[in-house]
Amino acid sequence: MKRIKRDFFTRDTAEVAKALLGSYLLREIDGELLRGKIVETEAYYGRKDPPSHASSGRTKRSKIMWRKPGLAYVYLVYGIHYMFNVVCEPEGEAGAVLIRGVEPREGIGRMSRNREGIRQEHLTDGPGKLTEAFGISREENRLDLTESDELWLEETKTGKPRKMQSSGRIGISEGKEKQLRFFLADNPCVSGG
DNA sequence: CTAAAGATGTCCT
DNA sequence: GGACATCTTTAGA
Repeated sequence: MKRIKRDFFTRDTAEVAKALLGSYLLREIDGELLRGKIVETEAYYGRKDPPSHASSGRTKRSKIMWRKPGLAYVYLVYGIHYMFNVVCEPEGEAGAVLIRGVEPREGIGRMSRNREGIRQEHLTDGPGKLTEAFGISREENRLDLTESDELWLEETKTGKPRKMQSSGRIGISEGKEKQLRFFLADNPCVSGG
């Protein structure tokens, strides 16, 4: 198990989205370690991808999508839920992978406390759920995941997971036909389960 | 300045 | 299957 370096994110966004399946999301809060296996992701591109925040060019919020690969992009939707993304593509190109589902592996007690009253099987099976469980909010926006000791990603030496499937992205109005959502088949921590 | 929509989740019927 | 919470960002007047 080792931290994922910047090179990993310096390539096509959908490739990163696929490669992240089976990798791990790590979080340290108050000396406690949280770990989750990534089981669902989505790719968002730049100018030519209508549902992407980068589709209308660099704005105050979206400009981070053109910055260094490996940075965290966290934003609020519906005034309630934080979405956690990783910036991809070489610097100057826009792209980000949304993490939509993880499987709790370590620090489950802490995740439960962060999501009071929620059953264990629904702790992290959705993009807004996992940010709450992992304590990710706007303070983590722009964090460098290749250097941070509070939030980072790790990969195993074993090969890619075999049971990957793809589909259209969820919760968007345009561009639904593009197959840019990736998930591990039959995993209970994929959203919508 | 104003307004509308949003990469969702939960609870209710 | 549907209502509704809640607030930031962005586009347009």
